[in-house]
Amino acid sequence: MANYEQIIKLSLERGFYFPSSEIYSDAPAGFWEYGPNGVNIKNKFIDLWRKELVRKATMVEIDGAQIMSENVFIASGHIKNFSDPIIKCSGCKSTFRADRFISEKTGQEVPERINENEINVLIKKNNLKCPKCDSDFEESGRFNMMFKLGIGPNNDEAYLRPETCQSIFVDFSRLFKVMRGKLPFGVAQIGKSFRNEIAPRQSLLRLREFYQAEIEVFFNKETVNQIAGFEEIKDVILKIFYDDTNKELTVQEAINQEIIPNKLVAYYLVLLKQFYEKTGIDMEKTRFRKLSNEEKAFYATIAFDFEVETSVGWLELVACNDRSDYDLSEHSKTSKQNLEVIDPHTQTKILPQVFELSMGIDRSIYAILEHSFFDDIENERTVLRLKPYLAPITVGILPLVKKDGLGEMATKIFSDIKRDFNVFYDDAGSIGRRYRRLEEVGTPFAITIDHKTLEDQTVTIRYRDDMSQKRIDVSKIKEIINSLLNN
RNA sequence: GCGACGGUCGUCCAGUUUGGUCUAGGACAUCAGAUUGCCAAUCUGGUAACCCGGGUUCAAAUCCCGGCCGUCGCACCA
Repeated sequence: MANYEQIIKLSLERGFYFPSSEIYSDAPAGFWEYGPNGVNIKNKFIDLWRKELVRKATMVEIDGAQIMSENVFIASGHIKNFSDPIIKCSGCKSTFRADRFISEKTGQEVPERINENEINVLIKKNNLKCPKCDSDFEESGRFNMMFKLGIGPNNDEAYLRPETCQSIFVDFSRLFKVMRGKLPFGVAQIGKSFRNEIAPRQSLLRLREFYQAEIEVFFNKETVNQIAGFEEIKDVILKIFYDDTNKELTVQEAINQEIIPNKLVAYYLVLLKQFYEKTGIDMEKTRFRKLSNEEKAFYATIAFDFEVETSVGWLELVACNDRSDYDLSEHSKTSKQNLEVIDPHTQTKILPQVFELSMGIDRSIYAILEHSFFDDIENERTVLRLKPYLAPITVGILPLVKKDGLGEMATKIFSDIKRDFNVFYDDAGSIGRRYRRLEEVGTPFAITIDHKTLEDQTVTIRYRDDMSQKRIDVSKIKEIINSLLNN
């Protein structure tokens, strides 16, 4: 298992990801680029997400705009809630979280949603000064985590979305109609979200611009226990961290003990678990953490975080929230549109509830890299033991030597298969070095062209994990790699 | 955003204390050639860096100021 520094080093050296605009000294923190290897693994991760979540659970996918109007975020609550009250010292310019600062100094409870006037009053009343330089505070303000934009010549107020899901909520009415929706109705989206983090840190783990893969399941709360696929998954064991203890229990038991509220939530938690099993993340180091009321986002009634243990601690990869009818109800009020639908099953008119799986793609990629990293001391190599279908390069084509026509033969094989897979051709240096380079970026298969190839049209295929080799016919290469990818 | 510490080839490190000998050195990686011909071999040669801006000085990688970035802590979070 690797640590954070090793992964960063590998990423920089081998082009997985690196800081954005790094040739400029004013490049702000929190923005990273995916390089060639990183893009491949990200795209393949997304392919897997589509296959194992979107298609498996029969959802639809959309691709919404990243810029949305002010009203969207008034309705969503982000204008009001997605910000922290702050106070700034007039002398040394130190900034403090107002609510925490006041309650610390006065010992009295200060609600997080406190407004600016109340803060100013409390500061005056208690004669609070800056703890560092004893100056007075400026008028209190709010720091909103959304990026504000001006649209058109009048600079109409708009924001970069802080989560992708608002597109799904505002589009719900049309989507339900045009897709002839039934409940539960799953809508998925991959895209970028933007948050003006105070202190972005740790590369892909806390970004200001990041990828989310979100799934919003609209459902009728009267039928949350009538879930078609539940029988098949009721004995699946989940690890749930709750009340400071780890519990391992079947979803049926979790429902019986009221840890999981209903079959619908259970179904999607299992779906998510099964997805992550296929990413190669070590499932022994994962858990669902049930959040307490204090930890939950402002829109959530029930929340589970899917977490994975890494060298930098437990990382939250997916937020699984029951958002109740909060979003549709607020959008309905603000837009003055009726967003109710008829549930075809019950023939009742309802405003659907929402259960979401909000996945951080960048963090997931990091976790996969870290869990795949293997320092193979015995064979003096480092290997990324990625699942073959996630590896940035699927197969390397290596002529044992350049001369004797082996180079030409290898080039021909390369041309024959390069549209089918991510293939990398390498004839530089010793064969052992070329194998090492490939396995360092997780390439699962290497085809070696040797002198025997010219005699009988066979090549060797080498497997990354055990370094074993097998002779196969040149004509079978595509077929064999395809079958290995589908394992 | 604050505080502490830090920033030198792709990566890791030496040089900064005491300004000049730095035309910035090494290792690994990389590129070219030779050699070998199935697991990071060897030889030869090459590419490649003082975070950015300003100041002090005859002279700055080295001292000073500002900015940016990084690590950690506070906080925030997918």
